[in-house]
Amino acid sequence: MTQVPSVGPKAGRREPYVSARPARATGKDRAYVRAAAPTLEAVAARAGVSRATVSRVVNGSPKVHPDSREAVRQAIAELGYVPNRAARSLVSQQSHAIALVVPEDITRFLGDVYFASIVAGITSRLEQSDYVLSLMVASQAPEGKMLRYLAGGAVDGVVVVSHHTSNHSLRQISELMPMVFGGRSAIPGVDAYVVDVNNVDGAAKATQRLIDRGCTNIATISGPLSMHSSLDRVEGWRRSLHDAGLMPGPVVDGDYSMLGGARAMREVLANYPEVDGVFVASDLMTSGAMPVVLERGLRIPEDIALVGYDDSPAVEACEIPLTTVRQPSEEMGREMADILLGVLSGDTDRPRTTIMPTTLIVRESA
Amino acid sequence: MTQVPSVGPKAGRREPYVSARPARATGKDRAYVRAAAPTLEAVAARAGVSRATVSRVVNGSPKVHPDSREAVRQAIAELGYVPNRAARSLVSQQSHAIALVVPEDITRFLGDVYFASIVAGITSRLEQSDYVLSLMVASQAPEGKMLRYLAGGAVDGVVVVSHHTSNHSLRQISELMPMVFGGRSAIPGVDAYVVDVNNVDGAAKATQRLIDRGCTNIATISGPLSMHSSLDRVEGWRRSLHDAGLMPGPVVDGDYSMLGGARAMREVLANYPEVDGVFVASDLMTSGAMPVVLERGLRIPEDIALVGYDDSPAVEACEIPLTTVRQPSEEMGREMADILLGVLSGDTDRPRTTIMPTTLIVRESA
DNA sequence: TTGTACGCGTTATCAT
DNA sequence: ATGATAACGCGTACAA
Repeated sequence: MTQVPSVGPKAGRREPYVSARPARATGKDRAYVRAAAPTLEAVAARAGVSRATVSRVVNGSPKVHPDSREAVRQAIAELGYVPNRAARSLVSQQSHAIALVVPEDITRFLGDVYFASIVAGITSRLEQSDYVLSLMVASQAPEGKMLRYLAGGAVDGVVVVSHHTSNHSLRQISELMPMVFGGRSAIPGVDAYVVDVNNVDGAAKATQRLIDRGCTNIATISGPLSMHSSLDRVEGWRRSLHDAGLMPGPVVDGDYSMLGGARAMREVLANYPEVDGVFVASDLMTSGAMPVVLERGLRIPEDIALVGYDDSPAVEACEIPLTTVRQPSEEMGREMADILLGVLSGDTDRPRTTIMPTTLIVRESA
Repeated sequence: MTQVPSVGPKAGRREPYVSARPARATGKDRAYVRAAAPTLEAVAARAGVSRATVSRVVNGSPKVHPDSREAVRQAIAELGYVPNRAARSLVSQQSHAIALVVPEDITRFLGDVYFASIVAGITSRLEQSDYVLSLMVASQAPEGKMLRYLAGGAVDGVVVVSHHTSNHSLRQISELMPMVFGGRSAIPGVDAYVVDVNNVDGAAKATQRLIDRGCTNIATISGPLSMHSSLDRVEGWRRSLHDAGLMPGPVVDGDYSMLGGARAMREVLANYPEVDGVFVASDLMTSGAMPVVLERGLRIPEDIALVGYDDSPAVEACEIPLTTVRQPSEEMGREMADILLGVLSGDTDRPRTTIMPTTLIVRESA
């Protein structure tokens, strides 16, 4: 679509618009004002055609004479013309921007490679479109700034990766524009697309690996049981065990942290000495749990086999190469963006929910 | 400034604008179209005043009769009116948005808590303004989409935290609008504000700590010497040593990674057995180096004292609580945003470069 | 204090 | 194929 030449360094002199320094503050305490950019009008004048024609070549309309087109192309290049976004949005009623809603605790969110990958996926998909991404932190006052911003027509759609945003504001947003959730399940009453990963299945695969290598006393170190993902992983673990006719070992909450993982492992060892396999619901927890096992003089995987989850950089912190479950986080992000873009371009029959598959990565710990 | 009521759930019926479902795709394969939002015009009609008056109360002009103001407030609330951003930008020539330029390797970037904190700081400052943040990945084609976007008037200013963006495009951007760098030094030829942390001083403090506790054979494990920050930290280390009249030990590149840290520590131990103190230029490297020391049966800090850098979550991975240097990353982000906002509001005499101080966090490893 | 009218830069609908 | 011309929604001199 829209094909406009790039703003090359030798964009040439901007005839009537030039100003010594391209931008400066006025004498008064007026706000900073940037140099006037060349407009359609200017290009038209230079090319000796009308604004309409320029608009046509900018938007790739087929019905324009090659000669005119060439003249316009020239003028655009010489002037370094770039369409004004605001004007375009105003008339087209589209901002060509989408918002990424993240939890208020943005540091923790961004610092987590899982989420970072999702964001990367989103941006990577967006890169090959002419949409841009705008960051919205679900602050204390979500009813306020964020809603006003979204309602102001600043974006055409929303992707939310936050787990914490209030259902209330989400519902309002979903009534305003298309919305897609990532890494969380649907919320009743909120009209949104959902892209999630199959936590149950991932956990089941991990547990099955333990079963396959002969473990019979299998425990799990879970995340906080208040989180959906934790629950699903416990569920998957339980399912594989059940299908194999095995008795489930203990479930210990490891808080999705390294220290928590270590603590949980100690607890497992203390209360369930016969343990010979553990499904640890995150690599980070595993990196804390593994040393505990090793310190006891137990061998991995011979005495106790360990399977992690995430295939995150935390695996590097493990002395024994970790068998783990990879989540397609970047693909998720890409899919989220793709869905939104699709809907925005009029594709009405996208599936409401997309479940992405996990992959078992076999290394040495199990 | 602009004070507009929030879009409450009971924003009331949008009289002439209502549509059953707030948004839907048209029959044709036209793009998704959202419901028409109430305009200034509508509010004016309902309040029985002119558009101009509504505009005045929306923008908090003092010269409007209390009665009118009240009537307008009413109407705005009832209609759930929110100013259209595009229209506003078009006339005011300001987008009230700023761009965050990040390196192409966005996963690595966002996954790093240091950068995540900076971003958090930026958003936190922006939250108390009416500016929004737009994410720009410095992709392979920086000359292309990004430049066009920025030149299109989509943002009023730019903050760049990337280390890799080409000087070329940066220069062009800096000619277009105000720009502030974070965590990197100024680039000749590029007109930008700089907010950086004093790496030299931080490293000097860390090393001084080692000196103060009696170490005399002090090595350093550095980051890649191609990076400015690495060089600065080595410089700080060297400076403290020099000031204390001590001979510098070896400098070993640990690649800013955990494995690299371990490898580097082994090298130090092998080639410099008399070592009794090491300044490790990142916590992550330290978390790799510490086990190496411990495995040798050496005590920390009695036999070898260790000081890290960053005060990152990686410190948790250290068995001995790590003495380290804290960087004010979130404050940096806030400062960056603050500077940009200041400049945009006409504040011409901000210092071109701001150096933020580091803090030594003393724990047990030194 | 309030309203009228014009302009911001584009797109799109008409004629031509 | 091309060119007037009318929106798009808002801010703001200027007039009243």
